[in-house]
Amino acid sequence: MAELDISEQLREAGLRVTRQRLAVVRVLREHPHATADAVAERVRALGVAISTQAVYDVLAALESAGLIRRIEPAGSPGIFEARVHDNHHHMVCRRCGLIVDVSCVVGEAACLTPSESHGFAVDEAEVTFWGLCPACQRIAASERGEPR
Amino acid sequence: MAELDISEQLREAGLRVTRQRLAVVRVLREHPHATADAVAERVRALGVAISTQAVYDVLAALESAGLIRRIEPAGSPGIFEARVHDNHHHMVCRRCGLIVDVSCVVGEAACLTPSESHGFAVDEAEVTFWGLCPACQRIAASERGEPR
DNA sequence: AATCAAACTTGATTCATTCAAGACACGCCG
DNA sequence: CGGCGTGTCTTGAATGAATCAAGTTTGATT
Repeated sequence: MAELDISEQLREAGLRVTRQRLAVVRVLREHPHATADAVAERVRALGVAISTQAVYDVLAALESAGLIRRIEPAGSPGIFEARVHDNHHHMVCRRCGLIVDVSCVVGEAACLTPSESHGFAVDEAEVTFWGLCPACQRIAASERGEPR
Repeated sequence: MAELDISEQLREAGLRVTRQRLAVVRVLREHPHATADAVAERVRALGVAISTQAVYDVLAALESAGLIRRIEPAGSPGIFEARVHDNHHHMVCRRCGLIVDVSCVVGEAACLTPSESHGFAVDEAEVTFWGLCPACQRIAASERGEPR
C-alpha cells in the first residue's frame, strides 16, 4: 500500500518505476536522514541490487521531482530526507553529527525576510541550529568537571 | 598599521606570527569570501610562498583562534571570511554561487529559538538565504521568455 | 512482441580535504 | 646575540564524496 503509493508518486512525477527507486524511497521513509552511502547499504539490505552511481542518479531524480530533499550541514556529506514541502529546519550536534528536525522557528515569517536583499530574488530561507545533543552534553560535561 | 594590528591579534591568540599567517589574514580582509584554493592563489600573488597544506593549517588555526569563520553552503567547498563575532548571515545565488552578507534577519532574537529543542544545547543559529542574484535573474529571464 | 529512450552498471576521474613524516624558523632563554 | 625546542611549514601520498563517460539493460508504449 505504501508501495503502491510510491509507484504512483513516481509516475505522477514523470519517472519510471524501477526496483531501485522504490527501494530508495522506502529506505528514506524508514530512515529520515541518510547519506547516499547509507541509502545504498540499506537498499541492498532489502535485497535490491544497486550501484553507487545509481544511488546518486536516483537521489538526484527524486530530488528534482520534489519527492525528497537534500541538505548538507557544514562538514557533513549530503543527507537526504523524504519529509518535504513543509519547510522545516534542522538542529545538528557539533560532536556526533546527529540531526533532528525542527518544525519551525518562532518568528517564522520574519525568517524569510533578510533585512537587506541586495537585489536577490530569495526563494528559501534555510535555518540550521548548531549545538550539542543530550548525550554529547553529558560526555562534554564529564570531560571537564567530573573526571576527577 | 593594519599589518601590526594583525601581528598583535595573532600573538594575543597565542599564535606565532609568520609570513604565511599575515598574508592569509590580509587576503581575507581584502576578499571577504574566499575558498582555501583562492586564498592560496592570492597569498602567492602577494609574493609569499605557501603550500596547500599550510593554507589549511593556517585557516584552521585562525578559525579556532576566532580570527576567521568558515562557512559551507550546500554544494560549495568551504569558504572563509574575516568578518567575525557579529553573527551575520548569508545569501547565496543558486546559479553562480555568489555569496553576500546579510547583517541580520528581521526578528533576530526569535531566530535563535527553535520551537522544540529536543534537549539540545543550541549555541548558534545559522541562516542561509537561497535565491538568484540580480545578474542571474536576468540570465534566467532571457532563457525563458525573451529568447524567441 | 518490438521498440527506444530512460535508467542502470562498470570503471575511471575529479575535487576538496586530511594524514604522515621530516625540514624549517619563530621567539625564548641563557 | 647565538643556540634551542616546539610550533609551523613542506613534500608526498591517501581518503571520501561525488561526478563523468560509455556501454548495457529494462520499463512502458505501440
